[in-house]
This record gives sequence, C-alpha cells and structure tokens, in this order.
Amino acid sequence: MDEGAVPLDYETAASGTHEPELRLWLRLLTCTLMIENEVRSRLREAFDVTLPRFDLMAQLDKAPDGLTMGELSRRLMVSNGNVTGIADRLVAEGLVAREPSPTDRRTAFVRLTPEGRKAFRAMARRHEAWIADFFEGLSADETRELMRLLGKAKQSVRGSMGRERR
Amino acid sequence: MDEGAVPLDYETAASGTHEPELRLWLRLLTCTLMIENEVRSRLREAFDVTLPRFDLMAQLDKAPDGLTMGELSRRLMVSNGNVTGIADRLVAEGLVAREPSPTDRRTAFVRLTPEGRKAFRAMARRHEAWIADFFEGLSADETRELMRLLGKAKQSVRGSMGRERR
DNA sequence: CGGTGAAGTTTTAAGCTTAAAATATCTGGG
DNA sequence: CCCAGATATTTTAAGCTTAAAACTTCACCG
Repeated sequence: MDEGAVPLDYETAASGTHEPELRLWLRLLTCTLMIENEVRSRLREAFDVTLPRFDLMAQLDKAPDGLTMGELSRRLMVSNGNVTGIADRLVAEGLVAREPSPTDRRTAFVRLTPEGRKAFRAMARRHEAWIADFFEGLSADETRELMRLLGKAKQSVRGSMGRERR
Repeated sequence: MDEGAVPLDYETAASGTHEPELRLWLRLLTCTLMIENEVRSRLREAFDVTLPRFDLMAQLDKAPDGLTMGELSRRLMVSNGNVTGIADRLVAEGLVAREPSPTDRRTAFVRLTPEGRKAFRAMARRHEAWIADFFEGLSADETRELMRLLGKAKQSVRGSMGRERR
C-alpha cells in the first residue's frame, strides 16, 4: 500500500512560489475537473449518455418553449458550431427536435421531445443526488458563503473581460 | 441597445427550483468556464498557443527533472492517451523532449527543452497577471476564504468518489 | 527460470471543441 | 426596391478528449 498516497492534480507543486490568485485559480480548476470527470463517468455508466448531451438537455429542460441555437450556445458557454453537432446527435437519437422559427428563417428552435424530457428527468434526479453528495462535507452556511464568494468572483471576472489586453 | 443585457451562462434559469448544491455546482462551472475561455482566447491571441499545451508546459515547468507520462496525466487530470497527443505536438515544435527512463523501459520521461522553458516563462508572466486581474474584485481576505472553502469542497468531493454508486 | 498479472504507454475509434469561413436571412437607409 | 451591414446558423479543418483495446515491460511467485 502506498503510504503517503496524495492524489495528484492541477495544484501539485504550485504551493509557495505563486501568487494567491493563481493558486485560487488552480484550486477552482481542480474542483471543477474532479466533479466534471466524476459526473461524466457516472452518466456514462448509469445512462450511457455523454456529459455534453446531458448539459444541452438540461438547458432545454429549463426552457419549455425551446431555445434557439444561439441561446443554447451562450448558456452552455461554447461555440455555435459545437452546439450544432451535439444537437444533431440528440435529434438523431430522438431526444430533441429542431424546428424553424415561424418569424425568422435564419433561426432554429430546439426543444426536448417527450421521450427526451422523460429521459432527462430520470437522469437529472440521480445527477442532483450526486452533486448534493459531492458537497456533503460543507455545512449549509459554508455552501451559502461559497456561493456568495463565487458570485463575487464571477462579477470580478466579468468586469475584467474587456480590459487588460496589453 | 439591449436594455437589461444580462449575460447568459450555465446558471441561467436555475434559480428557484433547484437544490443549493446544484446551484453551487453551476456557479463553480460558470466561473471556471469564463476564466478558461478567456485564458484560451488570450493565449491564442498573444502567443498562438493552445490552452492544453500551455497547461502541459506549466506542469513541466514545476518539475525541473521532468515527469513521466503517467504523472502528467494525473496532474492534468486527463486521460493517458490525451497526454500522448499533446506531448507529441509539443515535441514536434521543439518545446518539449521525450526520453526513456534508464531504469524502466516502459516509462517515458518528458521535460521542457531550453527553448520550451524560455517560451513558457514568457507566457506564464502574462498569464499570472491575467489571473490576478480576474480576481481583482476580491479582497485578500475574500481570496483566502474562497481558497479555504474550495479546499473543503475538494476534500468533500474526494471523499464521495467511491461511494454513491447505487 | 517461466509464467502470470500488474503497470506504463500508445493506439484506435468515436465524439467533442474551437476558430474561421461560408451560407442564408434579415434590417434599415437611400 | 436594393443593397450594405448585421445576425443566426452551419460547415470545415485542425486539434482535443475519452474509453477501451493493444503493446511492452516489469515484478514476483512458484
């Protein structure tokens, strides 16, 4: 048995020499990747679905009237072309339907099919339990405080988007 | 001009109906994606380098004696095969060198070349400034507290990895 | 020694992702 | 009406990513 079995991640060896902001970023990235990798693996094992398809369906589930491809792209924070490919595959599986906008022929609406909604709801129930379990070690107060600080961080990042291009 | 121009992201429409842990996860993901996308774009624009290549070089920079492919894979939290491909491309660019282990012929060591180290150091300086700027809106206390809470979250996620497979 | 399972890496196939170019449509000013 | 620029989406080419299989080498037990 490996004695000091410390799991390796993005933060490894980033201890002393770096600025606190960089260490914070590496820890943020590590947390996200750990959860993302675990969720991806469980989704595949339990439902034979990929994470990007689950994410796209999650956005559609929150929008009963469907979303345009552009709205999907912005909410998922990925490129337009990316959404096209994932939606194509979900349409081929019958989980999602594409339909043209009646008022703008450039625009494509996308919505869950009844089967898609049913499949998603089943996955979402398990998914939500997984996420709750991941954060089980945090008290309600800590969860709230983390939420608040990440909200501030989000605002801060948002504010620094345009500037600092030197 | 769009009046209430609220930028869309993963959290959109996830407000009332979901558990606090799920909302926390979506916010964590949003923060990470915002930073990752911005860093990717700036690295491309300023240095014509991809984010995965930068990340791999960053790990090597912290390990002057080089790393095995397996160690790289664990630290970057990606699959083995993924590292093979990125390392191949960096070797082709002359930024990274592969060498066999003298003691174990299965093992491949990888290290920065002098040119690779020079190129990385220049990128890292700018990168660190970008990251500091992203978190400018947080006080030193808030940064510390966020760091602490993310550390707890990391431990919590780590602890829930094996269990909850029902 | 010889074989057996474990460990390190690469390969493969499929899918995801981006940036940029291409296509199609819309909008508004002449 | 027409067209120039803007908007919405898809296509393309290159690269990234995973999971699983294949290869190679190692460790060690008998």
